[in-house]
Amino acid sequence: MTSPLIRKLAQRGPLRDEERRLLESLPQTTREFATGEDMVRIGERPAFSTLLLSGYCGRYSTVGDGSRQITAVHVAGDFVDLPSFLLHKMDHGIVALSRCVVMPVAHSILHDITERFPNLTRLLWLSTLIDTAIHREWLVSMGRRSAAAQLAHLLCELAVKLRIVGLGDERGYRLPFTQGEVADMLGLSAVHAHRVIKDLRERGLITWRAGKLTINDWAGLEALAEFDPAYLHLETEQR
Amino acid sequence: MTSPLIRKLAQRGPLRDEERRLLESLPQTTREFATGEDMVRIGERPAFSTLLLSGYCGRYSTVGDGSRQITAVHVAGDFVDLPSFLLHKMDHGIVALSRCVVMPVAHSILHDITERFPNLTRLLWLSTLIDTAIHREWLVSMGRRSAAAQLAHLLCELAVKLRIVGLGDERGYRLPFTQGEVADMLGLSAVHAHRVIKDLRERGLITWRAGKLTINDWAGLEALAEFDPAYLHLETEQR
DNA sequence: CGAGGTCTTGAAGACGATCAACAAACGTGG
DNA sequence: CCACGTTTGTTGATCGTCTTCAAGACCTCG
Repeated sequence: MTSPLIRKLAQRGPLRDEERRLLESLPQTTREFATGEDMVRIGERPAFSTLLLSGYCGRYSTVGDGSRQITAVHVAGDFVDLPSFLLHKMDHGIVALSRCVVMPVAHSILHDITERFPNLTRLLWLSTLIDTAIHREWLVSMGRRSAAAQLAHLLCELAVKLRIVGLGDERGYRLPFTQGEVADMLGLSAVHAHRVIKDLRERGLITWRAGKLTINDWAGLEALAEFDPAYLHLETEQR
Repeated sequence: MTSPLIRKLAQRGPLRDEERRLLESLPQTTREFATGEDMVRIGERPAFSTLLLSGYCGRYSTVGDGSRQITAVHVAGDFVDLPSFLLHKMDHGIVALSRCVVMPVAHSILHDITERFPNLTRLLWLSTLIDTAIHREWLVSMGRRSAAAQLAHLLCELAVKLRIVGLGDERGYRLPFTQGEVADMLGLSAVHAHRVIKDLRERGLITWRAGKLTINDWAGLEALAEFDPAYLHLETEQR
């Protein structure tokens, strides 16, 4: 099968055959993580970045009073801790939000790519810039949108991200999170997260049971969120 | 003078002479922006990225009800819209928060750097990754810290960023923002931002008048913010 | 000196946190 | 397959934080 990574990169800009071959020749060793397990811990200096092959994981930080903020959610195809290649020391943790299968890619390989494949380097750089754009959008959501709009925005974002890798669309997708985890993504208490989810349900926008999200009214959800996917930079362009 | 950019990059990793010369040979044309002026507008496709030589500017997005969220503050030496080199189309705006002097760097030059100078490319990539880490920290502040701690954290962060370029330190620095702008950074109303600032004043942590911030109790400010500068990745390392 | 922006303060109300209790779902071992 | 314990979901009540509205003081800059 074509790896989700190649699929994602090629979506953003032309990949040369040589680069495609290189990506395909990466050591195919994989590792699994159980739900709730830490994939990378704060303070670590991993020697490899991990490509998420399946499952969901999240970046998070904890503050003094013990509460947790999830700052990003990653889906299959995401190069989860590509930043650690240059940042070296983890300033946050990464937790598996479902069972995850990952493929470690040695930093030495990434270094080699930057030395020899400028085009591929730009595409990898680009993918980290899109993650940054997502962070900005989360900041806007937290600072200036209502909690309901914030949740709606997150659900729209995941729909688009999952569509790229063929794991969902505007009608729904697998969403195996607890309400407490959603609360940590939105910066709310678990109780209030529940009330916000209930609100979206009662508005007839979504159904969410047994880890499966159904979007009953995509247009309504998008309108509530004021969702504009421009920040995900989906167009294929020369880079 | 050594440009603030060279100073900043060299702080993060060794710069080769060749790379240093290239940076010094950049066209030295500058442009000025008045306080409040838009430096880049949403939807634009700039042909160059702008290096901020002096002043403060901020990234921002506006939502439907007209309110604004500032998602980042940049200081002298920051390569403000380096991301536009790869993202092409601006998904947010950049506003001058004081008088700003900038130096435009053509995207073609950046492209050329990625083709010929892998080491410099990694350092530039790194600088965008640090911006991402700052975004994550802002998310933690918004989601899980009290408003007072959030403001304290921002002030600590600016102190460290300004120290790197020699424009301030733990004792204070120039802070020419209005309370409304601070509110837009913190995701608060202007009225509440005022009350939070007043709170820090009354705790004896800061003095802030006439665009000049004095930090009266750095340890106290740091403690309130639970500030740990690890996320700014200040160590010089091989990349 | 005047005008517009910014700062400051009070009062009322919305939003979200916390505490508490119970129900439902899930997982595990018997 | 059932029993039981644990985690997750659900709801109500109360409290604190932050927003909004409003008004007046203070600046600053033409």
